[in-house]
Amino acid sequence: MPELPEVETIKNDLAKVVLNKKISKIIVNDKKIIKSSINYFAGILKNNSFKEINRAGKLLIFQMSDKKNYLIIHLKMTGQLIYLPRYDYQVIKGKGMEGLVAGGHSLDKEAKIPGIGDKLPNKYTRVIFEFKDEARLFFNDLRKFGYLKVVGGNELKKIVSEFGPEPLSIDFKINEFRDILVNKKTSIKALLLNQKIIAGIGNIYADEILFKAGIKPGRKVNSLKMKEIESIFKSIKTVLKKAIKYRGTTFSNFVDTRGRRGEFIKKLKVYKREGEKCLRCRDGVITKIKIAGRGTRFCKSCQT
DNA sequence: AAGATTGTTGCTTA
DNA sequence: TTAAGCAACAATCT
Repeated sequence: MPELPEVETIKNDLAKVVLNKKISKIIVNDKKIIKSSINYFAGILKNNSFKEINRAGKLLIFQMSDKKNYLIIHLKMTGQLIYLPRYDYQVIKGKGMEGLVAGGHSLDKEAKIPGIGDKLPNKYTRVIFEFKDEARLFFNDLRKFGYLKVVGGNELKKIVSEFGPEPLSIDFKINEFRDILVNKKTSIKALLLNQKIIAGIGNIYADEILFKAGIKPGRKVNSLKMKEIESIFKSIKTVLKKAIKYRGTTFSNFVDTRGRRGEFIKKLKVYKREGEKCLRCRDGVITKIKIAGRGTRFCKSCQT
């Protein structure tokens, strides 16, 4: 479930290790994952390198050094990008056991999360990038909703233009948020999940943001008072920033580029806490209902 | 063992 | 016309 904070964490980590390194080989284990023709995809990327990495909402954008092309990667629900430098793996060969094993310190052997503590590639590895220095980048995806695609500048522009404002941009101010909400008849939860309206918020952070703001997720947007809009706006900024600080949330599948969990799971106030006591009012119990087709958690007594 | 899970698309309904 | 709602997608877990 990578949302903005998880994708931001991956982006920042990868930018420290893969930029300007020549890509020597591309291995595609599952063609369905690549939304370009395989020959085109591999042809553009091979012997190329990543010049810089950006993020639009939950989408990763790798600008190529050829200055013409971009690799875009969407992790959807169970995608992972795991990076192993040469010094951190041993190559195992023979008896169908070919693969790489992390050197020990970085991958969590106790974890029951695919991608953590596993041999790589594992059964969910769909694409592998090999760099000239023998480091490897693995794209794993259990459910195969994620994708990779090579696009040019014009197509990228079009894709990025579909996204609503970046919530953590300093240019995203209360007035713009207020204007976005005008005349909307949907629930505030559905609105926060809509990438065309605001980019990067998913199910976990939508619930956490509305808890912090003290607003019921089912509230119709056009019923919100200015004070409530301000409260939601502030909560968007603080919750997302804090989640980035804690390197995201690992509930089921998310790991960072070194196979580590995100620690924001310890800070969750409502997500997956249904039936438990509210951490704020200590009166209410966290309730779970369905809004916008999604499991939605909130405190009945202190969210109004 | 059916239903839930989750991000996004594209179709249907209002 | 526009917006809102929802099934579908894949694989696994409960």
